[in-house]
Amino acid sequence: MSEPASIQHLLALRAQGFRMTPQRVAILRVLDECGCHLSPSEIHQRAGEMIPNLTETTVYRNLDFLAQQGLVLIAHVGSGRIVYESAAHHHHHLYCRHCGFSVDINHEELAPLYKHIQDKTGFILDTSHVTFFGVCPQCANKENTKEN
Amino acid sequence: MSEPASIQHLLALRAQGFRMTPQRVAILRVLDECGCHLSPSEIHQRAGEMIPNLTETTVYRNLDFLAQQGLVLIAHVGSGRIVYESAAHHHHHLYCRHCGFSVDINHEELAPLYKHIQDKTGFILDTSHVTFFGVCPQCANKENTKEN
DNA sequence: AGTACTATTGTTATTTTTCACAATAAGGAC
DNA sequence: GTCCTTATTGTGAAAAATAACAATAGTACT
Ligand SMILES: [Mn+2]
Ligand SMILES: [Mn+2]
Ligand SMILES: [Zn+2]
Ligand SMILES: [Zn+2]
Repeated sequence: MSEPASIQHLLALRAQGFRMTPQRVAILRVLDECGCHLSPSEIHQRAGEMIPNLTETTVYRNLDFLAQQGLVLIAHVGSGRIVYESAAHHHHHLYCRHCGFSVDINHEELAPLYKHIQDKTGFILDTSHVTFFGVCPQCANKENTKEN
Repeated sequence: MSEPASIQHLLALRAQGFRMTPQRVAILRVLDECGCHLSPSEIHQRAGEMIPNLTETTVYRNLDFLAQQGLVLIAHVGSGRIVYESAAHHHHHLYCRHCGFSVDINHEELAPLYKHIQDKTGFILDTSHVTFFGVCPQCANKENTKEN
């Protein structure tokens, strides 16, 4: 059977005493299928279609759990609120503070920095979804033209 | 008078129509004096000693405002909850997922990456308090010795 | 000092997120 | 399949964070 990789990961966690509940599977599946950032309540809504009386509490708890196990990524995307995403592909984000326009940054760009920090501190870093902020070219232009 | 730099910044904001309220000054002062990460409720508590009936709402609002204006920094420090800090010195953080041990990373370490991203994307980045996660040397050791 | 304008505050209500605890069900052993 | 252990769930309540709106008070101007 061709189960998605994240479900396989979840199965593997049983060796450590964790359990593969339908709630967990559903949440993971939602994130896999969407492949985008989702808020806890969006996840609750979508997963709730498969699991009749899924609780928000359970969603929060499992997002926490799955994030700790490295199956999902947390993103702080400016808005203040946290969103989640499948950990399928490693990438980071760059957001414009003004207009909200965003660009993905794939992990290779950060690799040299990660290596540098690892060498310097002895930590083993994990590639956890960093968000950078700045001003996009368009917005920077507007600022400049406004000046004169 | 030797007012702290951040109060000067706040004064400067009046040119843009913003106001320097005692609540704002108190919040900023608390962060300056502590020089550490503080949660909104801690800030409310401390600033409340100067401003008799300061509201939590006002604290949240002003932390938001001050962050947007670049006077305070937001940090996502693993715990899930957000903490704030004076923007006096530019630095970033590295946390151990296991034991919580943390190291400061000063911004020079990231400067090459920032330049790289700026060149590649055209964005002008701001140096906003990035938090990295990983496993510290001690915890990595324990993991290894446990294996055998 | 007094006035006018409006950014900011406190109040109240709502939403989002976390907690504690008893009831449930996943997974291993037989 | 049945039994046992305990990780995980739902429930109910608390805490943290946000929103709407009228009352307040900074600031510029006279
Ligand atoms: Mn992402
Ligand atoms: Mn910091
Ligand atoms: Zn922009
Ligand atoms: Zn550690």
